[in-house]
Amino acid sequence: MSHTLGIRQAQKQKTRQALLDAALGLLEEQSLSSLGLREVTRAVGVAPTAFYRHFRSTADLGVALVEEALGSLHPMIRTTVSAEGDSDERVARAVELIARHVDAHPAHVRFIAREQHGGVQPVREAIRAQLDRFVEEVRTELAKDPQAEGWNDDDLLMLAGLYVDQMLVTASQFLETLDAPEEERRRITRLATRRMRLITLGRRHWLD
Amino acid sequence: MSHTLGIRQAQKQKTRQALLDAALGLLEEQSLSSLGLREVTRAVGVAPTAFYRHFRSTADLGVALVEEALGSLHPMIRTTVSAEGDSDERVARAVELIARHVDAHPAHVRFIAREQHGGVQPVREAIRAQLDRFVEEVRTELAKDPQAEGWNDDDLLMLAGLYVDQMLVTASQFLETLDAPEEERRRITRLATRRMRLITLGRRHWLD
DNA sequence: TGTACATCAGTGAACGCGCGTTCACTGATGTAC
DNA sequence: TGTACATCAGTGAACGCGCGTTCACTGATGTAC
Repeated sequence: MSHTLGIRQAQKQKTRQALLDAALGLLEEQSLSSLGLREVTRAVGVAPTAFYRHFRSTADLGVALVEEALGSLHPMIRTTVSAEGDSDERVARAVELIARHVDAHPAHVRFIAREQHGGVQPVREAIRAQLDRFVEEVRTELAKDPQAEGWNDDDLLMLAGLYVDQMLVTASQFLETLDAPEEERRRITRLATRRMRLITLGRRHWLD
Repeated sequence: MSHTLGIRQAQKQKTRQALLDAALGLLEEQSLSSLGLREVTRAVGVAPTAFYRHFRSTADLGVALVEEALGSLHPMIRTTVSAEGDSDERVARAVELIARHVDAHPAHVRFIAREQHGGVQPVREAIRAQLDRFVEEVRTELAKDPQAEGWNDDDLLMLAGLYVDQMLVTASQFLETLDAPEEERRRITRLATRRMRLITLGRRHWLD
């Protein structure tokens, strides 16, 4: 039998999640550094003071949003990089995966793109830490590939960083096509695919 | 004989520039969407209402900052891409140029990195427009290179975009080393150089 | 099962404060003659 | 050159408003016996 939270704890979690959801919605049209605690509680329908039962500040809430947006993404990144097939197929599949992720979680992606260089230090640091983990994981996957023979750790890290940054750029380009015609979406898909292929080409000839 | 502004116009320009400078300073630690008009005028030492003689809003001031930060960069970008020497030398010189630019104008670079995906639409659009111009100019320069033989316009645009995005990523990485030991700075230089070289390798084999 | 007490998520009033914007103004600069 | 008037960058008071934070509170939930 699974452990059930008490009624009190379950309700607390629900309110906390409502605050996170409301904040994410409000952040579509502003930055975290201008998000007000009262705005968030008003959107949820609780008293302003209830906010403090869950977060010390909006910056604190922001850090929680980083975890929500990126924490669950690690398995996906790993499988993306280590997928089977020839390199063209792998690239196409990776781009497709990014497109779907942006479709499914546009507000989370926007939040990360916006706050990666945003005005709130603890949030920038939380994002940086998560991205560093991604780079490390991608390096580990790349090292398993036969193509990695002869590569030193430093160069693998460089390539992993290039891939991760490229994924982020691609995600933010897809974000901008959410309200655009399907044609624009396809243009971005082609563009991102060719960028990735060019990088993969460079990778193949790195040791020449 | 050069045209001299009237005393009145000269003084107005001076105040306007003071507002821009003060805003840029305040934006080191927050986003434009939370920048207050009164903060800016307080920093300059003028009455809040004086702000309206120069800008309609802080968003309007932000657009002016985009022009200030990127408007004068076009010649530099062109010469960077079209420089002489073998490809390794060109890459090294480009990375060096970026490092120096970040040293000379850290606040401008931070502003662009921050507001590129920031919460203020007109500013995002102004940055996008400037970056699109950069991409177009880089494509034009790339097209002149003998290496571009056999490349179609679309692929050149793809490559130009990749270079421009990579320059931005590099600039923002250098930003983070401003208070770091010289060793960290050198690490970033090496990393950025190898990234650029890998892209250049991919470029060389694109038509294989 | 029932009772008595402890916990604590959410409330609501109150606070001082800085915000953006309006308005009529001042006085130095510019212009016409 | 001097005079009379127009322009307009910057002023300062005033406004209504929403902000973050404090505090003592309430009442449903949890716990010990």
